[in-house]
Amino acid sequence: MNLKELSKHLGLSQTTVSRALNGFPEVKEATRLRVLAAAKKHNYSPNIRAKNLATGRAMATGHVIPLSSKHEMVNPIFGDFVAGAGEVYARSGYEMVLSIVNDRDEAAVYKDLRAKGTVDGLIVHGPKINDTRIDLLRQIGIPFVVHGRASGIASSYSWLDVNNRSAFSRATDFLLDLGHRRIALINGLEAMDFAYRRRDGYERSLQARDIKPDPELMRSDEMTEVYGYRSARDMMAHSNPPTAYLVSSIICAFGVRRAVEEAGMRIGRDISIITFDDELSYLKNGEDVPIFTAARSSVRDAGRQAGEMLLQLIENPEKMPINVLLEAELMVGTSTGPAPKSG
Amino acid sequence: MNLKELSKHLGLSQTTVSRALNGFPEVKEATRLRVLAAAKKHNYSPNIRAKNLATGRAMATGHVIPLSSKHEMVNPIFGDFVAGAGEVYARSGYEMVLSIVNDRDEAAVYKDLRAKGTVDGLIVHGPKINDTRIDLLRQIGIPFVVHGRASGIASSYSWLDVNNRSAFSRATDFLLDLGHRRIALINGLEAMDFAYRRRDGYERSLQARDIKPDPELMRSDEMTEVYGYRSARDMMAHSNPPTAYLVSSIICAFGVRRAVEEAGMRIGRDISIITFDDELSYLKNGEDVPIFTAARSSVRDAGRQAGEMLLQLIENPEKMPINVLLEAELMVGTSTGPAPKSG
DNA sequence: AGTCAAAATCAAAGCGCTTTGGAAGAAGCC
DNA sequence: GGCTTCTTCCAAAGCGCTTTGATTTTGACT
Repeated sequence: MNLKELSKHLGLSQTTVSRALNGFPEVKEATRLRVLAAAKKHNYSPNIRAKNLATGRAMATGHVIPLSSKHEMVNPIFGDFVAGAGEVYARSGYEMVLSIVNDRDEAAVYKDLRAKGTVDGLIVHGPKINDTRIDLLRQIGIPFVVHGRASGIASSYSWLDVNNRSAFSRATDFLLDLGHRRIALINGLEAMDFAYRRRDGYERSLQARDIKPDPELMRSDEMTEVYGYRSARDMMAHSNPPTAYLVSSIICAFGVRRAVEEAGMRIGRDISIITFDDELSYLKNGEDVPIFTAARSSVRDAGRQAGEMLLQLIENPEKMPINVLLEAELMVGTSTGPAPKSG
Repeated sequence: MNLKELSKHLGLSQTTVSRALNGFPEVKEATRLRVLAAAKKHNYSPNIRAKNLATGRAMATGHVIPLSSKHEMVNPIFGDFVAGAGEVYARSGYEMVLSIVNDRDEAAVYKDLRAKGTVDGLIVHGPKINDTRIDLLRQIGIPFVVHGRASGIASSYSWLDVNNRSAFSRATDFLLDLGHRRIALINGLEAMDFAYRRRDGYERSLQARDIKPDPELMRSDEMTEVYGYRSARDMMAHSNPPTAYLVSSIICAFGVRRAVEEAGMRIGRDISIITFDDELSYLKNGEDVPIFTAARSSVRDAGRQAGEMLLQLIENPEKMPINVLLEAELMVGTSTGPAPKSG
């Protein structure tokens, strides 16, 4: 059933039927009800492509998921983020289109999404330091929201980010206050902006107490369980091993825990661990009691907020860039304790 | 730049330009090249909504992700599956649209996707036993592929599934051969078809050796780390505790490992663990050496294959239902060993 | 030069909707 | 009754593409 048939059926013009369905005021309430009833009865719902063509709006947002050609890694936070954003879109009648894309094709994909008119706006995932996508998108002229920020990009744009620097600075302070002096940082890839900021927060806190960051205690890589395991195992073999680990992801933290337990040490007593916790639905940090002491900030929630921001930007492109900085909360669990007395 | 402008620019009709761009044979090679060059130069790419309206095809597939209203859990395998399918779509010029949906709205969403013509086909995720979606989709009349199967549904439909029964049966046999007699099953929610089949495989193998499955050793729930931890912790407190654990997901298995280590037992010696491993990109089961002995089958790969099946079905809806049953491979890691001598 | 089929191009209709610019009818006012 | 002003509805244009059916060009063959 399409508009033409429906209106013929009702003995009304397409105009009137269209207006009745879309809630325009210039149609009598009685007719509107009649139209609505008929639409329901015949299970009519407007062809979205025709509608979009006529209105010039796609009623869709794009999420481009870059797949680093090297490691083929799908970002573990992606599912939850998208779920959050999806909720918002669904409420507002937007579709979400997903593109899985090789790093090197990314620019082409953005241009294409624009030129083809597939989406009205998009969300940029996983910003790197000096990320070129931001200037590209501005130049393409499509509304976008960055999940994270890109250090080194001067121009202003809309973003939503966790305050990674402060989160890691506070976590470091927390460990320092417990007496730890050898604190390891098991970080994500430092080309990623979030990882860069985390390290910065960590180093600042150390330096504030005149501790020189030790390169031996800092690692940076894709955040897998095995990476966490190996890093901790190697560091524990060090002549002057760390007493605490600051870890960028709960997945990694599981690996660190494995190494620590394998070495026969007790977490929270011999070794302390703090992790960043994105509150992934499938990887909760315990249920009532947190497993790890953690800097916590929900990615799902970030998705929701970013989705809302994007829709606002689409409705009103003149709007000033929106910037949201979320503070992570430090949840104390059982994985941290006073630094063991040395020697 | 649109078709009209481009063709005016070239001094050709829209027809010719359209045909040149779409590779129809009735246009001279020389003109085609001229058109292609101009299109490139002016950065022309056809408006996708107009194109879709004209052709009546959406050139898009739908993935509906149900969010159980109760636990708000995003399936951990979803990201990798979608990445696999997305690769295939991208190659064929399809978009992928994602809907995040409450369980109870799901039927409405399917109907809507159809009525609005948003997608040409879709993939059904997370089939349950007696899943009603299958008959609904058949009735709606839209091509679809199920990732998994739905026991209890008699009608035939296209699916791609891992042979969960055989995987768990073989894993159980493996443990039995090592002398284990008390084997625990830490399963997913048994309303889910995959979990049902896994249990079935497990029970069959036990029964084949005249071991009666012990309800005390079987758990079924959302597969989180904490669930794995608690289940193992509780079972270890049992008067006659299991010597081996068969676990439905690597996330759970991490939890089981935590409980075992916390209890001061050694994995692979005191306690054996076998897990199902979906080869999630962010949760690899070790790198060269597997951490866990595991039944392995790549979800990413399943996504690719399911995507391909769906596209075939869309191209050729008359096609008989396609069914693909993948066999998991049993990878021996260090988490299994002979059953400890009792007493 | 004349004929005819094949090759190359075109004009226009159509996809299903929105929206502009009226027109018809009702209502209010003198 | 005649005029204006709302209210309610409509015809038709347009969104940017594909595709049908017709027309022109080309080239081969008498």
